[in-house]
Amino acid sequence: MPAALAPATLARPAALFHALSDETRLAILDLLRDGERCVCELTADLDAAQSRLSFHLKVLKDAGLVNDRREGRWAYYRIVPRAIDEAHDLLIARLPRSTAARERSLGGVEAPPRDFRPRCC
Amino acid sequence: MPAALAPATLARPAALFHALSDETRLAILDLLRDGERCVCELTADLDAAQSRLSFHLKVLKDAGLVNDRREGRWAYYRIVPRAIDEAHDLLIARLPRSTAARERSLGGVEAPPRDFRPRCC
DNA sequence: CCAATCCATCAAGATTTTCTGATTCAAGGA
DNA sequence: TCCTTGAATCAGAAAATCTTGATGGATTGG
Repeated sequence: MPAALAPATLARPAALFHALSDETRLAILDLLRDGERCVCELTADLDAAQSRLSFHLKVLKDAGLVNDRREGRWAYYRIVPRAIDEAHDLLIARLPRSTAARERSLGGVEAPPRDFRPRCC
Repeated sequence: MPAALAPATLARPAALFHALSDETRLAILDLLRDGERCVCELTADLDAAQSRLSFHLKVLKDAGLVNDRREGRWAYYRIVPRAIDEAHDLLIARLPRSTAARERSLGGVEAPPRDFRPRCC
């Protein structure tokens, strides 16, 4: 078994962070922090083409970061806080494992020299 | 002044989340959780081309997520926990503002109907 | 029914990312 | 000095992403 984690384990975090990696999508989320908004409100507030917003809203929705609700002609989008929580957990899982490792990484002081030979070569 | 946040405010979070949005880079971070590694160790563990890893390490480094340290011919990389903390804070800032909004977004039950007319149109 | 509005989706093009295979440089070891 | 090794960087190709403008479906009001 390789030391690297199975790709399947990383697909979800990668997808979630990807959805958060675009300024337009972050701007959408910022608007949705105050509650749900329909697409036409978002296009007005962000001064963006409607098809552009639909595209980004789909990315956010596919990642589970937002929900939508139809009401007549309008589609209202809102944040799914559980998805933010999930991203939060995935972030914590990226922190160094041990306190020792954390201190070594944090210190402005150079890390104490290990064996000169790296393990691989 | 537009309702949307200034792009400058979103550039940093977008860049940080972008660095986290790739499976190879997440795999690198997972390996670094146990402490620093040189590039040759990473290429061995991930079975990836050296230039590919250098590319992704540069993305991580530019985002501030990792540090590097030269020792002889080797370059050792390690996680910068403060950057993870920063990403954490940026995530929290994406949660709905009010508890009311959060409950509305969370509930499996349909949100109570607002005024039928959206604000924009 | 007809016209207008909201929205998703599509196609095409532009832009950005990513990968691969050199190339180059620096540091040691013989 | 010569050779080997670890790693960054470059160029080009491939892949993914984003934007724009057009189209069409669904809903509503007249």
